[in-house]
Amino acid sequence: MSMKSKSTSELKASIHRVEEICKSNKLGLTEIRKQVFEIIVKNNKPIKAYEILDKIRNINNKPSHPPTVYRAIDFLIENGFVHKLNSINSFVGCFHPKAHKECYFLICKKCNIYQECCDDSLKDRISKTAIHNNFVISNTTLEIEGHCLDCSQK
Amino acid sequence: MSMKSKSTSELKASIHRVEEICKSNKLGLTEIRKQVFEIIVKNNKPIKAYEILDKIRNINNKPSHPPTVYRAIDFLIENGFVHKLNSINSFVGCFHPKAHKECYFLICKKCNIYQECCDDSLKDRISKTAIHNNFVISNTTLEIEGHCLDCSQK
DNA sequence: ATTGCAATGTTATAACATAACATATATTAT
DNA sequence: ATAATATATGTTATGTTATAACATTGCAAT
Repeated sequence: MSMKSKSTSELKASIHRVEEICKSNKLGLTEIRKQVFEIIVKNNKPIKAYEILDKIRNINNKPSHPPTVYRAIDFLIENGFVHKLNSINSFVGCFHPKAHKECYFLICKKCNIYQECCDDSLKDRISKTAIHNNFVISNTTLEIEGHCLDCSQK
Repeated sequence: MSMKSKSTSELKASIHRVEEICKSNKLGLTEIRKQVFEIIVKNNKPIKAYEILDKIRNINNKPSHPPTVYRAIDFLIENGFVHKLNSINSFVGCFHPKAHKECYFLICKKCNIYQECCDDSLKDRISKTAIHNNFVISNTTLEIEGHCLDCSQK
């Protein structure tokens, strides 16, 4: 599988799914939160908080400040709609929220496109490793950096 | 296995090992680099760059600046003597440098002690996941946060 | 001795993130 | 409908993490 950016319809579906989840769970998907989510998912690549801030400023044509963005991000992460990539201080949308709270990633260093890789065998293996060490997992960061098929062929 | 801090002899051995590796590989283990390495390994817990900086200032009793510490850290990471935990912006010593360049971690949120967990089956599983996605790995961040045996029993 | 190079010193600032408090908006209970 | 409450946002300031850029030092090779 090569790493492709999401189609317009996938994006729409993703946004719609988040709206539905918020509606049915009575989560306040406010204008800003929605804007931030759309900016993140439409970006295809991991995006940084201050890049989001710039876009928010352009959209709304008024001053905005870091806390506004970070709060929206917090909300989106808490509810599993967005993930943070710690290795590059960037944020990505989640395309199957609620399916899992943990998410593993492949991140291409060249084209910057990312992809989730949360297969169960990997999850199991990590879980076994934790058990073997008498360790109770609360959250896992797995970020695999390298080159995707397209970029490693160039 | 519970997460214990390293004994004095383990620390000495670790420092000695690094010295030997540098000697045989003609790597310049300068005074500062050595100081930073010792601070990191002796700390038992992940340590932050500015905490290292404070300690360096105390040791040498003269002004030091962030680049001094970050450069030393870069050297130590490049040569596999130290790892960065991206999820908590902290640094830890590696107790088997050169055995592998990648390192996976269990990090206890309560006592902050960390432990490497680089078993081969986990390595294999990650490798397979990458292959399955036609992805060439250059480096992997795996940080499992949670509670160690001791802390989860308290 | 001079050149070249690796490491360190120094100043400044970039990049990332949150504390604290004020204000506004939505929700709920009366 | 209104007051009380909770939730969200605005705003200022600052804390935290990390690097750019350039000067200086020390040492090795010619």
